[in-house]
Amino acid sequence: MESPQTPRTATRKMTKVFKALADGTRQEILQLLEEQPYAVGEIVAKFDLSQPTISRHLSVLKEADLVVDQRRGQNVIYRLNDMALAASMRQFFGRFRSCQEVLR
Amino acid sequence: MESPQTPRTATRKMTKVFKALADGTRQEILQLLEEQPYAVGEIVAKFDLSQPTISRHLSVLKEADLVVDQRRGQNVIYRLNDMALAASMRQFFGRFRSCQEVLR
DNA sequence: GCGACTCATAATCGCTAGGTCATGGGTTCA
DNA sequence: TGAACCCATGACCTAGCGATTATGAGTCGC
Repeated sequence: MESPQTPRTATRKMTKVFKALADGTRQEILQLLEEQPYAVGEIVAKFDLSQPTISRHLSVLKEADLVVDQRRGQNVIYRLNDMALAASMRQFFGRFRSCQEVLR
Repeated sequence: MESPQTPRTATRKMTKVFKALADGTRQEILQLLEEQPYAVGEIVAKFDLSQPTISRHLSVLKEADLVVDQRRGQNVIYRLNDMALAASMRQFFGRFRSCQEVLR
């Protein structure tokens, strides 16, 4: 069940989502996960950044509910949270008349 | 005519847009401008922030191409740049399969 | 031109964000 | 149990952000 959202908490949540999206590396991670789920180590291998840094970025994305993690043996698999991404998108842009025509 | 965009410049632009959106005050300003255009002074009157602060926020939104300004006598009128907002939205979320069904 | 009004910009300050290295906790396997 | 592997977290540094006050640059009316 969805708990009711006040406009305030909705705004805070959107801010968290936008902050998560407001970084080039995190955008690239999301696009990577759009292909398929990946383990942290695999993601690290695709960037020129340290493992802790990537782990931090993943944490931010998770906090924003844009990805979901799942332990699989020694590995932790991250996958895109499609539904949450689409939902955030609807929620924010739905407030703008001019964007209504782009949403269905 | 649209100038061609490399993926890199597209990502940079999206980052600028998301950074602009990643602030509660700026989100509120956008929603305010969604009603109708407003002069800077009018916007300042609706927030509990100083005039320079609001001016800064407007500058950020303008840099992200989310608003447009126009001098009108002593005043400067800001209006929402609907088309650019919708375009950014399409451009980013269009990359995600799961969002395709939300875009038309 | 002068004063009043409106807004943008400069200088500054405290806090957050993104990066690093070092370390700790969970899991597997012998 | 202990060693090896994978990942998260802590401590730290630098850069950027959001806020302020003070000031400068356009514009209007006299």
